[in-house]
Amino acid sequence: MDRVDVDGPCDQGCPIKKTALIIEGKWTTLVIRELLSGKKRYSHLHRALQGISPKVLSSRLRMLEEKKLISRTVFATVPVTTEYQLTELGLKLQPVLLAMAEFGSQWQQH
Amino acid sequence: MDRVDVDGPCDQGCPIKKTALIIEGKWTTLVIRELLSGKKRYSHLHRALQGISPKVLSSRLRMLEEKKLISRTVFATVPVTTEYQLTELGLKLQPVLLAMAEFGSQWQQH
DNA sequence: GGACATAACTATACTAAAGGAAGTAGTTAC
DNA sequence: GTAACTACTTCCTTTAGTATAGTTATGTCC
Repeated sequence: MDRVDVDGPCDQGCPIKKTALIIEGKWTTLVIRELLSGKKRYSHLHRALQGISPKVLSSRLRMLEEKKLISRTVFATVPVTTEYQLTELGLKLQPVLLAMAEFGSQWQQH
Repeated sequence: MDRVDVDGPCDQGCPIKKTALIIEGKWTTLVIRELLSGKKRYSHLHRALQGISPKVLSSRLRMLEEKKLISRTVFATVPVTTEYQLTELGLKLQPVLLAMAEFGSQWQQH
């Protein structure tokens, strides 16, 4: 049997929920934040996001790539390097991150 | 022993990270979305957010209350009812949710 | 006066996701 | 041949989230 309407009243396709499904995981917004300032390599991201495990980093990158928010380019350098970059679609997350930054800077820990 | 500086280069007090720490858990943004349209009771939230477990709902509400983003008022009705409402501080999350809604409505599932 | 209902939870058992340590593959420098 | 570098993967433990049953304090129904 199909699950027909699992969501609440205003939830069929609620746009906030759609976005939440992307960014709700740990580290996701910080990966995107790093990429807002331009293309970055795996090792740069790993160093910049101190504390992230390679497992979580690569799974986040794969998830964002699947959702067409970032692109992955491999270069045949020695050793090979990989560059990640926000797509046009991914760049549309910038206002979300900016709003988060605005809130965060107003918010003194209580 | 104290953990002294776990964060990366630009991370000591990165405002995006601060906001991410609040909203990164599952359901958190949807709880806030419900409260944006005014004060709500526990049972309303539970019905509106179909699929949320009472354990997660109450832990989210307690977390948001601790962080002074929502307030909790108990009424001596029969049976007692509880109302949750965004504080002035919590209302400042509105632009974040609006940006998320804007992105979500542009984003057709791939 | 015992059964049932309601609101707002808490408790318990289980599963999925995240974290930490270590290892892998290909290549080049020493 | 050994070490180093990049970009990962694998294995195992810990934490987060799900599903559902139970609790407390009333009050109504019969």
